[in-house]
Amino acid sequence: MARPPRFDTPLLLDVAVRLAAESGPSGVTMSAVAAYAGAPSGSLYHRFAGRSALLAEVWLRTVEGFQEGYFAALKSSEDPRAAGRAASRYVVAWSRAHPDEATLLLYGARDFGQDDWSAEHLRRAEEGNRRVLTSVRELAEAVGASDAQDVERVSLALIDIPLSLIRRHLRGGTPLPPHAEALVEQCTDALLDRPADSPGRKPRMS
Amino acid sequence: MARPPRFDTPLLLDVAVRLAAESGPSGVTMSAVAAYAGAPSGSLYHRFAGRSALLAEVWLRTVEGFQEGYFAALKSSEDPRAAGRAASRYVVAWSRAHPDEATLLLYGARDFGQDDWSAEHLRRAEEGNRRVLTSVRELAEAVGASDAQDVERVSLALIDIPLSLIRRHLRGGTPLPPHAEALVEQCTDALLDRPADSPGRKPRMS
DNA sequence: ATTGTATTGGAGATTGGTCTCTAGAACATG
DNA sequence: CATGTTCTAGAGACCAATCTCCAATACAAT
Repeated sequence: MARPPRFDTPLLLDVAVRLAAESGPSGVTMSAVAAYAGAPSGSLYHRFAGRSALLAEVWLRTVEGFQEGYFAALKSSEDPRAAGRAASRYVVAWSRAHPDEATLLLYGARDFGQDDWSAEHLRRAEEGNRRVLTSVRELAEAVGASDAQDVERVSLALIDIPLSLIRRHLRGGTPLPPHAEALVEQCTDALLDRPADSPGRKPRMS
Repeated sequence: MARPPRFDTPLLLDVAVRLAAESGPSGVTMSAVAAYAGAPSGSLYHRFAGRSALLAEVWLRTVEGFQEGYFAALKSSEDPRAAGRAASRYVVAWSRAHPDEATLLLYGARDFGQDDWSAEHLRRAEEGNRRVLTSVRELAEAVGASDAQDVERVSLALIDIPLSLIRRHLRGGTPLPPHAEALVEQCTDALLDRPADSPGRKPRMS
């Protein structure tokens, strides 16, 4: 018993993603989204309490969409090394499939106005962070991490390195090369090696 | 034969750096800088042609300041592996010494309005990129890189990995831990290893 | 002292973005 | 067909930021 929507939430968020990828978070203004979607501003404020709400939702939808598959990859194998490689590969594959959203992910929540988010939005963000943290910790232990430095190294291997590669290409405008998956896998693998107890490096095994 | 400046360029750029670190590039507004410095807007527009000019200068000054020591570190040793480790360590040390500027560096030139920069500012940016690229390529060859994938791996090892670690801490609000240098050195070292026969690679000799 | 110049100081025009508000359109259901 | 509800549609108030402009000021050099 209601008028059918002409501009629903997912559509508006899609527009927001596109704008964010093109001009950064600051380019995601209510008027820009409205103009791009061909919607009146009233429709925007009907869906979102305000600009911060829209920014929060576009960020959270993207992050949560990414994480869904990421967790699956992290748990895709009994062997923690294989699981780590799968996770790295997933980051690249997902970014290839969703370049705009990947561009968005390279920013931080703070850039999307986190300071003005509602309690509920903050909770969702917090929840995601928590889940990632525990998953990474689990894998780090399985791979033999013993101290904070090891856990940090594993975090780099599983998250930051793949994202670095993505950033390098998305920022440079070059498309992700075909060998990207192989490269991150190789990097992740190198960093998951249990470091010998001395500052020197351990001999390679293959 | 002129009135002595009360708000000179470096001072205003310092303020801009601080604002950028606190609230991102979009927080660097002419009025915010003026207010923070206690300067009238006229003084700002006397120094900078406009907001894009200010953004360009604060970005370029920071990047060039960083690169100065970075190049020195890259050439600090005959042994390319040692030079690479030194470069990584430098990134961390510099970031520790200049947290605000490091925060700024984690954004991209585009976030600082690169699209509206003057030709001269674009040239300076280009020049910096070129120098970094050639230095990294040199080191990559010295370490045995044979194809584009190898060069990319070396770029990750020398630039992206250290910056990733910085990003992780600066975004999280945690201070850089004392073991940060050791960690990045270890990571860089692992990635500089010539991959003998990793899965799916054909060693094409140089 | 006078002159020339770089700078301060700030008023105000203009733009662009956020958000509010109200009128009415489109549909499901009774 | 009447009613209730969701949504569109857009006018316009409000505010913050950019930028222009000009008078006033502080100093150096002559």
